[in-house]
Order: sequence, then C-alpha cells, then structure tokens
Amino acid sequence: MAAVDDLHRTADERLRADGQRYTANRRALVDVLATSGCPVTMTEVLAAAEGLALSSAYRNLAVLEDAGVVHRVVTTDDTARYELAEDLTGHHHHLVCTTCGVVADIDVPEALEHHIDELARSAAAATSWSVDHHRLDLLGTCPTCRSAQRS
Amino acid sequence: MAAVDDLHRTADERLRADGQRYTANRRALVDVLATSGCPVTMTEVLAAAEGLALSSAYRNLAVLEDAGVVHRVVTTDDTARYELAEDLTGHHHHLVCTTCGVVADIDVPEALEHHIDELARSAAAATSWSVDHHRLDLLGTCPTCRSAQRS
DNA sequence: ATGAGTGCAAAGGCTTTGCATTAGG
DNA sequence: CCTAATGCAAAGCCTTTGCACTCAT
Repeated sequence: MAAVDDLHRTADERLRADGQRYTANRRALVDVLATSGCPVTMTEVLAAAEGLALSSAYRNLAVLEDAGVVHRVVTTDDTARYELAEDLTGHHHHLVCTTCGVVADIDVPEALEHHIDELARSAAAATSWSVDHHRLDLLGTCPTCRSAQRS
Repeated sequence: MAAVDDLHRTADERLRADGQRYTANRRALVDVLATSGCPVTMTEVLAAAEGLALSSAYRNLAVLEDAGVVHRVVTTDDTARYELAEDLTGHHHHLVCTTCGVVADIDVPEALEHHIDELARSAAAATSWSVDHHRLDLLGTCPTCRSAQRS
C-alpha cells in the first residue's frame, strides 16, 4: 500500500517538524484511523490498538493533533472522536446520528463549498472575527438506530 | 415587551404539553437565554440566575430541551452551551472561537440554506440514514482572542 | 395530601496529569 | 547517557444522580 506508506511518511515529517518522534504507538494510532474509515471513539481506538494504554492514547492523539496529523471531532454527545486530518483524507463533512452518536463521512458538492467559503468571507468582514475553517454536519439517524426504532 | 411575553407563553405551553410545569426557575432560565443573545455556558447561566442551584440548572435545562424550548450547543471544547430553540429565535448558524470557545450567531443566506437542504436530501437518499437537521459552524478567532494574540 | 421541583452533597464518566520506568537517538 | 515516551494510578472537570425538604395544585 503505497498510500499508507505516504501517510506514515507525512505523519513522520509533521511530528519531526513539531519536535516529536513517530513512535510505534503513534504509528499504530495512525493505522487505526486510516483503517477505520470514519471518526472513532477512544473505546474503539483502544479496542483496535491492543496493548495501548489509555493515557498514551489520549496523549499521543493530542500530540498528533498538534502536529496536524489527527483531528478531534466533537459532535453532540460527551465522547470525542478522532479522524485523520482533512488534508490527508480530503475535505469532507459528517453525518451524525443523534441517537447513538456514530459519525459517517460525506462529500459535499464543490458549488456548496464555494457558497460556504463566501459566507465565511462575508461573516468575517461583518464581525471582525477571523474565520479559518467551517464545519457542516447533517444530523439524523443512522441505519442501525432506525431499525432499532422500528422494532 | 410583548415578544418576551409570547416567549414565556410558548415555553409554558410546550412544557405543559410535555407534562411539566413552568416554574420560576425555568422561567428565569428562559429569561437568561433570551437576554444573552448568544449561547451561554453553565457558568454564565449560574452567574445570571442568582440563587439557582447547579443541579436545578442542569435538570431544568434538560427539561426545557426535551420540551423543545432550549437547545444544547456542543462545539469544540468540553463545556456545553445553551440557547433558545431555533423555532423561537429563527434558524441561524454559529461562529465558534477555537481559542476561547465563545459562540456568536450568524444568519445565512436563503440560497445557501437551500443548497444545504438539497445536500441533506441527496445524502439521505444515498446512505439510508434519515436526516433531520443540519449544523453549519464557522470556526475562527473572536475579536477578544485576536487582540490577545497581537499583544 | 400528593407528586413535582429544589438544593446540597456525592457519585459518574471522560479526560488529563503525576510519577516511576522504559526506550529511542 | 539523556530526554522523550510509556503505563499505571490518581486527580480534574463537567455533568448526573440520590435524597430529604419544600412548594404548588
């Protein structure tokens, strides 16, 4: 998998640029996130990375986030989720289940992104805030919770 | 203030429909949220509603949320914020400060809302999720934190 | 009088931190 | 060697819950 090698190389570079080492634990975390396909909870991270201590997972995910490799996703419940940074996976948005909290990725039409960028510019101009990113979530019910409702 | 009277009447109706009473504490909470103009933290709620117990504030905000009077806003930090439900204040989106967490309201052009609704429909059709709402946040730095950075 | 609402204190759950040990450069 | 990283346990912080008391109907 050349793509995965590239990912690790990029992660390594970013951590070094941040004065950090790309250790086995950190590499394992990146693998977990690259494999999962959607933002994952700490519980899921620990299940996928056997032998990794809870505190190391939190600390390393924070280090990876500081280095711009990982993004911490906060939705509506009290459990954070983690995914690879957008510039590694491509810009996307989220479908969030308001029942169980699970998050899926969705792509958004270029035209809509363009409209949002315009909004960001005009809002920044009107408010004296600076605007860096945006976040568009669709909130609803995932297939699993939908079938649970019906039964 | 006729508008505020309407607000309290609506809140009262919704609580009763939910089998709940519109008590003095709950009325005070609605007043705090109506006055603040942007989503507020629990700390701010307690400061504004003198004599209100922490547990009562949490419990009553939960009751008000269940009744559809209040909306709990989760952004990027670990402190929830509360605002009046959108159908009481009008649909809007948020400007979130990634430094201090403060949240401001912004209105979004009708055309953009329309595009987002289309996205919601197509995403629902493509994924077998059901989609109820959306949430668009602009993430950046508020004026206060911007001046703190410069100094 | 009867159940909802309230306040205090204690407990919960996710996350962070202190500290001794281990490993990488 | 020397600093960073790790793992365990303890602490923190926001939030929820248990329980006795008060208030409204």
